[in-house]
Amino acid sequence: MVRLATWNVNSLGARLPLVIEWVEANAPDILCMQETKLADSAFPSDAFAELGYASAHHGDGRWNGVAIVSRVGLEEPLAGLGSEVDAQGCRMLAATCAGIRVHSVYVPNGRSLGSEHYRSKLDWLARLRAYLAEHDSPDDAVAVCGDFNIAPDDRDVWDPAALAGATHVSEPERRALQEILEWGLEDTFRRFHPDGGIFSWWDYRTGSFHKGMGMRIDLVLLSKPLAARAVSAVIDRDARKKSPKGNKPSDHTVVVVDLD
DNA sequence: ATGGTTGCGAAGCAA
Repeated sequence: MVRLATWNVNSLGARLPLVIEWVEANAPDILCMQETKLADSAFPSDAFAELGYASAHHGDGRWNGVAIVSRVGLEEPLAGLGSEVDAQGCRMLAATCAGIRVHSVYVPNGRSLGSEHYRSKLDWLARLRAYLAEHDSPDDAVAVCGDFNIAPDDRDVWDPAALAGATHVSEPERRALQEILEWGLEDTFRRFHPDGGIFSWWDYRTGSFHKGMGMRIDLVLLSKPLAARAVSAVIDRDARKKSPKGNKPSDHTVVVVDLD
């Protein structure tokens, strides 16, 4: 059994106590994190080592930053997408854990349709698709985990009508995600939960969490051989609440997939 | 909800 999880922690500096609390309670074998907002030199590798996890991190400080921690091995870490599309910085990190090629990705937000940032988001997604074709085989055990900043379809948002014309739901970015899936990956949570209304992110503002105004934008994409090993996929909604120890939550919560 | 909250860092930007 391998437990694989992904979490946009919205600053690991601010979130480390909650992350440690969650790791101790849920015992993931592999945890991908996004938005660490740390430089590599500031990554708390000692704190994870004390819990039995090796770690790899790709960050340059204030923005973005991605990490993988693993207690089932962590080999051949490779940071970045290997192209000028990395200009937005520190959004992809790969490593091999328990024979799985794991990718921790933080897709650019896009901000608004028509903006330069939106075009960069589409470019970045195309580059990720090319990276997979260059570095990986869909016949191997491949996991692409992270904050995609895309709700795959209308089941994944609280109110499709209210979001019409907005980023995260627009047709070009959904198509870009579909092209990544068509390389040979499955949105494994969706197979276990065909129903809508299950989200991984809620805006901090306006009480969105309690009003159910969220989106499912954090995904675990698995290659077919790996997807065949999945026995469950859950979103840990409780981790979006203040913790039993009083630690404050990220605006995202954790997605967990268990593999045989 | 053209509002609202959080994080970083010390004002304003990003999400």
